[in-house]
Amino acid sequence: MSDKDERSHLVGLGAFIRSQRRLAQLSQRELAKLTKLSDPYVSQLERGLHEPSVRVLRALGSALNIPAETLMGYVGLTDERAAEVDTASAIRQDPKLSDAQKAAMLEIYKGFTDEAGK
Amino acid sequence: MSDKDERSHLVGLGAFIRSQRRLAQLSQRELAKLTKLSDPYVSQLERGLHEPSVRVLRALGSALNIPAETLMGYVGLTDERAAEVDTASAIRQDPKLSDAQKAAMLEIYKGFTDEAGK
DNA sequence: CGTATATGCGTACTTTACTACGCACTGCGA
DNA sequence: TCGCAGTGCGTAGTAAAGTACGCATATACG
Repeated sequence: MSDKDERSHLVGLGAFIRSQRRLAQLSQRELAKLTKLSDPYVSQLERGLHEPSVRVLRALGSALNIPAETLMGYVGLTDERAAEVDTASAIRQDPKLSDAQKAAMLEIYKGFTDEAGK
Repeated sequence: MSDKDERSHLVGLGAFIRSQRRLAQLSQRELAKLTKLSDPYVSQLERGLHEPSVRVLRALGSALNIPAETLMGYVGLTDERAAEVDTASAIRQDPKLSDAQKAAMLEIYKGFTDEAGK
């Protein structure tokens, strides 16, 4: 609740950005170029040293294909955690996959989440 | 398309804030006190002279009881093309998967779609 | 009339977001 | 071994967000 600890969610956002960037196989410089930001600033963001502006959030979201609601959640604009994009339904609706492929991926996904779940 | 015209949506946001403030029967100074901002800054915002930070948007939203989605719309965080839910993004953002698991599923997905791509 | 209070805004100043430049480290090929 | 290209980051500076202080007008009340 303290004003100073409000910065704690910045490190959460930073960690999230870093993981998304790595999953997209991008270096900080590449992401910086995509978003038209400087690379040290990307570094600073990932370590939670700054609260990015809306303009920066937009650029990051579109470069990394992160839906707006997810960003809003991390940045605390949405009151509570909202809409998570469900992986399973995304797979089921994917037109680029055959039914057999969908089944295979769903099987793997189930294995991952069941084991970790509890 | 120009970078300069991006400021045009700021006046839209400003006009919206002003109308909401008046509907709530508040002066700029009163709203400033509620949001812990300075009153000239509220004035500047209403005239679209600045792009407010996320922190300011949160304060305004809660003081004027404006839902997050509405703010997001005015601020342009919601992208027009956001509806597209692709599988890869869903996997990357799935909180139930570890980064290693995400990488594994993305690898498989890539294999499926690449081969089909002809 | 005088003055008291409330409103919105101009503007110089401070604080913070963001950039330019460069350093240290890690592979990798000659 | 030697570059040398690519990575992440420290840091001094610039640009933009946000504040303190005060001016101008308006309404109201004695």
